[in-house]
Amino acid sequence: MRFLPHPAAEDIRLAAVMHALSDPARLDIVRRVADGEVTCGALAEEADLHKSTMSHHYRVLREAGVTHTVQRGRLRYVRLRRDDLDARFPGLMESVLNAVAAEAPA
Amino acid sequence: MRFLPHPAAEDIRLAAVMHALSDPARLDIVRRVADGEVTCGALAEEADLHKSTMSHHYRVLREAGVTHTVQRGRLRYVRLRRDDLDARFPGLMESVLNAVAAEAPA
DNA sequence: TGGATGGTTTGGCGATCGTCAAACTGTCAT
DNA sequence: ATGACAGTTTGACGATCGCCAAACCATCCA
Repeated sequence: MRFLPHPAAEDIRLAAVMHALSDPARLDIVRRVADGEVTCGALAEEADLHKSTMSHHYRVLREAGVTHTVQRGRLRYVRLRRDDLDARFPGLMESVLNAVAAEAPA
Repeated sequence: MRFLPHPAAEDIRLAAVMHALSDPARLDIVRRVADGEVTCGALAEEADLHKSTMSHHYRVLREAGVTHTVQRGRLRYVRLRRDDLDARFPGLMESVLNAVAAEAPA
């Protein structure tokens, strides 16, 4: 159970979060991770991007404070930092998740 | 009363909106414009950026569908497209405005 | 017909972005 | 130890970004 560096909840910046959510690939990751942990591998499967590119996106999301990542065994599990984000920017993630879900079919 | 090109409400894309909101200068514009129209000149006064840089930011916000701009006389008035954004991404702008207001003092 | 005013456009700058490929790190099973 | 597996890091690429300065466009007033 290895831990990776994450920003403290109070250090999460709105502009950084917005930037993290400004790329379609990252919005898709957020959507897939909204209902619980997902492994990097599972995320990469349905995205037709190179795994190193996906790794880059995981990092952007993590460093912005949008996601939390834990390593168990040789897998990394990604989840939304829903509680921290809700505390800092109430209502933001809920509306983003609704928006991304509504736009997904298109 | 001249009009400028704006995206149709249904063409507003989440990723583009997020990108428009990912810059501190643009977040500040959005904050100042949240309660009604403001002229470009008034916006530029409190931002210490070159007016051409501000003009660039107005354009990014407008082309993303975040703001609406109208020219009356030789002034341009910028306002939030609150109704269109609320219809397309319910709750998003409200939480963004709350977040940007909460972060502003920092 | 000027000239002043309010903004935009163009062009250029260094910095960052998204992408891929190749090499690398860490974990587990054999 | 060896090898497979999951994912990251590094380096490179073209594209975009934020910024400024200078030139430009449109509107109004005298």
